[in-house]
Amino acid sequence: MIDEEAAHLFLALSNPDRLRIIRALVVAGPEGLNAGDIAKQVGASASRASFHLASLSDAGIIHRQRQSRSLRYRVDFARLGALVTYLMRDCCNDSRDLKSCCP
Amino acid sequence: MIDEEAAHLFLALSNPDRLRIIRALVVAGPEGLNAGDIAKQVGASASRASFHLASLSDAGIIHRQRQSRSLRYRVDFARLGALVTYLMRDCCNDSRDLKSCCP
DNA sequence: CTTTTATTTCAATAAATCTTGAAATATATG
DNA sequence: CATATATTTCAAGATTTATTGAAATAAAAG
Repeated sequence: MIDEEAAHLFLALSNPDRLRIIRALVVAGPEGLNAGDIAKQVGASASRASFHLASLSDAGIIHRQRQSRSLRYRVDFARLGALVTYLMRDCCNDSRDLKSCCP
Repeated sequence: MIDEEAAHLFLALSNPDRLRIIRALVVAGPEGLNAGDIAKQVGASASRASFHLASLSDAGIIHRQRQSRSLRYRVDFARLGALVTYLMRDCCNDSRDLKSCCP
């Protein structure tokens, strides 16, 4: 992953509501959650939640799938994992010092 | 770490030049680098580099120490490690799926 | 004390993001 | 088809961040 792409992902993670959305989607697991329930869980308006979901979706951190009238969102674990790997390996040079700091 | 703090750290990581600064500081190791050399390495103006360094410093990702006329910067591995831990454990609920994606 | 070197701070403008509610789109149901 | 539900898109103003160069600060040297 190149620095520009990683920066884009980190930008998507730079908002507390979006972090809470990710948490909710991780807890929800493979079933995912629809947009309305996500908005309720983070206490955002439908339009605000939609904005956050678009931001995470643009970064490839989540994906969506229409299910009848709802849109179901799921987290992309591989994408998040690739970011952690980038941070440890590419950005931080596989530093032993860093590895020892996150058990 | 609370979501707001993590979001602040992710914001500091959301710029390619700042990611390159971190990489340079990790490679430099405990000796660190002074502001001028960092600016040269990332190809930024002194003032722009200073802005980036302030952003990383505010987030606690790097620290500085005056050394004669120069300011020497060092990366805070524990702080970066805490962010990785937050992402894995608190944000992503220690998900096995995520762990298996970042070896 | 003046000059030089290293770095930050400031001011001003440009660019991006946040926030809100109203309108638009997509799907289902009677 | 008309209506209801779920969600997104759009517009407009407020707030924040980016970028640049000039001025200010700090420390060393002559």
